[in-house]
Amino acid sequence: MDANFYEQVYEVVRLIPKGRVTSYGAIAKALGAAKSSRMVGHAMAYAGSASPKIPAHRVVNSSGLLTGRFHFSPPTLMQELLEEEGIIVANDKIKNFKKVFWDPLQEI
DNA sequence: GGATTGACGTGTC
DNA sequence: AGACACGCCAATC
Repeated sequence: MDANFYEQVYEVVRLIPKGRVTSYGAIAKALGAAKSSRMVGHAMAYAGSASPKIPAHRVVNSSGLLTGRFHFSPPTLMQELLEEEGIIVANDKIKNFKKVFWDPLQEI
């Protein structure tokens, strides 16, 4: 597949530093498809079939909510991994979201 | 090939 | 602040 869009999404997600998270909208905007934020979500859905594995647990929605946690093998894995990296997650949502938020536009 | 859905975002009530 | 509506595009039915 030459879905360059997806590859760009994967690349950005892989660039997310440890202990940091980003939002679909931020990635979409970084790729110039801010209005197509859903495509980012689809790309992440493909992440499970993509290689190497994508740290999709570091990608949340604009509210810092772990919307796609049920797509993980154990739905709790997402929160576990985030907490492992020092990110506080409560009620499926990132606590210090603003502090751990990583903007791809700043790196790319 | 039309209709439905979706790991979303933003605006409005 | 919580709920509802619209937009956007791709994949699946």
